[in-house]
Amino acid sequence: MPAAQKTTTESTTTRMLDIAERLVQTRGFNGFSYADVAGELGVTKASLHYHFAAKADLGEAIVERYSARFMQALEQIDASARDDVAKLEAYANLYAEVMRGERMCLCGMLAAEFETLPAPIGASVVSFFDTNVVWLAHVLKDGRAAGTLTFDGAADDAARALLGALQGAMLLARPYGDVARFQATTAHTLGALTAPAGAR
Amino acid sequence: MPAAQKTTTESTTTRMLDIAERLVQTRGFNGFSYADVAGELGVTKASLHYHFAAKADLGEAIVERYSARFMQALEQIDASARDDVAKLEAYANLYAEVMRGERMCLCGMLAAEFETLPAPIGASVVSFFDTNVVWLAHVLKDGRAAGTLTFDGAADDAARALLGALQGAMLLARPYGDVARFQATTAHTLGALTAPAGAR
DNA sequence: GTCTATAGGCAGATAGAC
DNA sequence: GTCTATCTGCCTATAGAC
Repeated sequence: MPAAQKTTTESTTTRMLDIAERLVQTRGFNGFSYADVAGELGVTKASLHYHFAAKADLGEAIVERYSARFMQALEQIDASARDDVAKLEAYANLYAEVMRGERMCLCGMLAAEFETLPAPIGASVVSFFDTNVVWLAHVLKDGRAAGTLTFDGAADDAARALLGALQGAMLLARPYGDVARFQATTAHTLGALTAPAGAR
Repeated sequence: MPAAQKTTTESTTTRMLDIAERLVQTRGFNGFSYADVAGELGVTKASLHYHFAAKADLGEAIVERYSARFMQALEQIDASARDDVAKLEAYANLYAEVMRGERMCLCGMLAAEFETLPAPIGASVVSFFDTNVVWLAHVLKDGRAAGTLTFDGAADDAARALLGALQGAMLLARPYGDVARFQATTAHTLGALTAPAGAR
């Protein structure tokens, strides 16, 4: 009787995704196995295969969920941030939260492994980046128009540079196990985009 | 009689390193096998094990050689670049060359896999980044003093941000198979550091 | 230095009982 | 949905002949 399920209890599928997602973000898609996930959850590999027939299916589900959550977070920022500078800070904070969990951005990690990924996963990763660039470019464009942000050239290029800077900051902070390193780098990068106080 | 060897012919060890290095830069340390290298070279796996007893040894040798070459390139830049702006451009061009080979920076790739790496390899990766930050910070500091470069805050922070921006640009350009994307992002990033013509 | 042969383990995946 | 059992294949690594 599904209607009687406690909605506060995570489904097995969800718990599998949670564990596998963390493993991808820390060890990479090629760095974990069904045995890792099953062992941590306390079930057998066969049980995992019941929920996700192949590892590629599990990977797809992870990226889809991660992307959906991220897009929701972007909408949340659009709805609540008071100006474009605050939007960028909130955006950077999304990644800071990821780092606090001692993880890399899921799609940043998968980007490194791109050549070895099942095609559907690779396509989803590219789509994630595309969406982020569009969102960032919009914020940057508006901010420049409003006089709160400063940068040269096309907003698209600035958006790609900013996304790259944040992904790169995560990539480099992890070997040092150092969230502060990410924070300092991010503050520097955002500071370079923020118009001098006198100009606002 | 080793003295009679043709020095123009690459040694087997060197060819093994060349192939394995490319595989790590494209597929990651966890994304290639001894069979891949041996097959491409036309020898057996056992032969590979004669030269590099364990995969960790092969990995170490790859990083050591890569780092040594990179440090030589930095010395070359110091010796030949006419000013600090030219040094940064030459530095970025090192990575552009990597991208033209459809590769990721070796250490950037290994940074993603950090948690799964044998400890000595991880230590070498960290050392690579440390050295790069020191070099970049020096260039940035000198450039700011000379009035050819502009940035706020500590040169160390700016150096970490720049290294992260370049590594991130590589990470994001590869899924698009797009060197131009890397070039555009890099130009944007360096442009933000370059003092306006009027100030020089 | 390179080979054949093989060990021992783990990977992803499936069949079928419960 | 989860289990046991198993398959097949690839992985890293080694032994020993040439």
